[in-house]
Amino acid sequence: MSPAASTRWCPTPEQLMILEEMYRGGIRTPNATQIQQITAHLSFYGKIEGKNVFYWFQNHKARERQKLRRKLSRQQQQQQQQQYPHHHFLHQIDPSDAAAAALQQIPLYNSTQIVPQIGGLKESSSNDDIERSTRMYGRDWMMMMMDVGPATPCCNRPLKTLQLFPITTSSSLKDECTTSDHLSCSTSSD
Amino acid sequence: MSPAASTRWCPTPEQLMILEEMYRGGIRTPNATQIQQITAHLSFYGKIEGKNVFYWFQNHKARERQKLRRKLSRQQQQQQQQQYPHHHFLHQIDPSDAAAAALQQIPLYNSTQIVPQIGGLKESSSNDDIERSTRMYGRDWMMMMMDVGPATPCCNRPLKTLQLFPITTSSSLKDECTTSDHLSCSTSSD
DNA sequence: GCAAATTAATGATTTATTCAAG
DNA sequence: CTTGAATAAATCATTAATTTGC
Repeated sequence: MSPAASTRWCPTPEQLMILEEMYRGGIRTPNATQIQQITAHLSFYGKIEGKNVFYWFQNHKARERQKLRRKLSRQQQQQQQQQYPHHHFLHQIDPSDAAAAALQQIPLYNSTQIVPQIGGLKESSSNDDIERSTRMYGRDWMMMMMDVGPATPCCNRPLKTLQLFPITTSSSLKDECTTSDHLSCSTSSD
Repeated sequence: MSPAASTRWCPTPEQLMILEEMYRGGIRTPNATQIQQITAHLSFYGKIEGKNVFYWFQNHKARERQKLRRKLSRQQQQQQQQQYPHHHFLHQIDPSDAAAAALQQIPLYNSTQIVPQIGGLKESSSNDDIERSTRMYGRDWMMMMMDVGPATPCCNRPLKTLQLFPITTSSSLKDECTTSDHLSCSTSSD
């Protein structure tokens, strides 16, 4: 056979759609558990590995930001060029602007249900300090060990009815706000 | 009690020693298989995970390079200052210089036996083109899937006599010196 | 001598850059 | 040219050294 095949993953439209929806839903850097679940889910639509999901989110995030930055940079350049010719309208909030703001840091993270199709969105009210630095703060996380071995001979495992990840660990809340225990070290002076 | 334990891995002296020996032996970016083996081996000396090994090599490599770069940069500054006062000795090959050259890209990679204790070192002669980009060029590689679960309840598994990884895959040679083939691409135009 | 406070090392994560397949 | 894959650089955060006041 010589399945030299494609060295790189080629996402199917469904996979891509779902991934984008997830991204739009606020997921930026899924943790290992999430990646596993997402991979399991997407593997239903075609061959896929955890690292593909991982890379996809990384690249997508980076390139969206890059794209926006370029756009904004261009806008600023234009502003420089015009230098307030006669300030027609101060700033009429372009969609790009909104998009930029939105992409700055997405406060959503409603990991309750990663897949959008289900739809629930509890409005995610009362997000106090949210984020902070988007860090994962020690916990489980990324790491190696993909195929190395026989490497998933067949991927399209129907997985039965697809239980759509119940998020094993705790219920859901408290995703990266891991500051639950010995958080007393807030005396960082500075 | 309450083994909230340390969030981060704390390498034991033995682990560190072995890792450093491996690094000195030429290993810079071990692939998944190697990481697995190294982890298995080191887990004999204390709790450790694959990601720790991965991170260690990344950090160590980066910081060694950084250290050297700073040193060289300083040397160059001195050269600028002196500007060949009267070229005493053109260049007497300081150890730093040698180290720098060596660290540029290590041609060794005698993965025949990662662990030094065994000692073999075939002099690794004939390192022709070496490096070029140090990339892994599609292949197996890093990825997630760590514990997520109970996370290695006990780590110090004696592993019997410790067979010291036989490097399952191919025999040994040809690690990442993948440039052994189409090395003729010197026509990079630019 | 010791514990709190600073600083230095270094483990862990994220971001930017680069390479190459399609 | 787009984008998946991979690495390097930058950054954060925590632990170990160390200094300092008592």
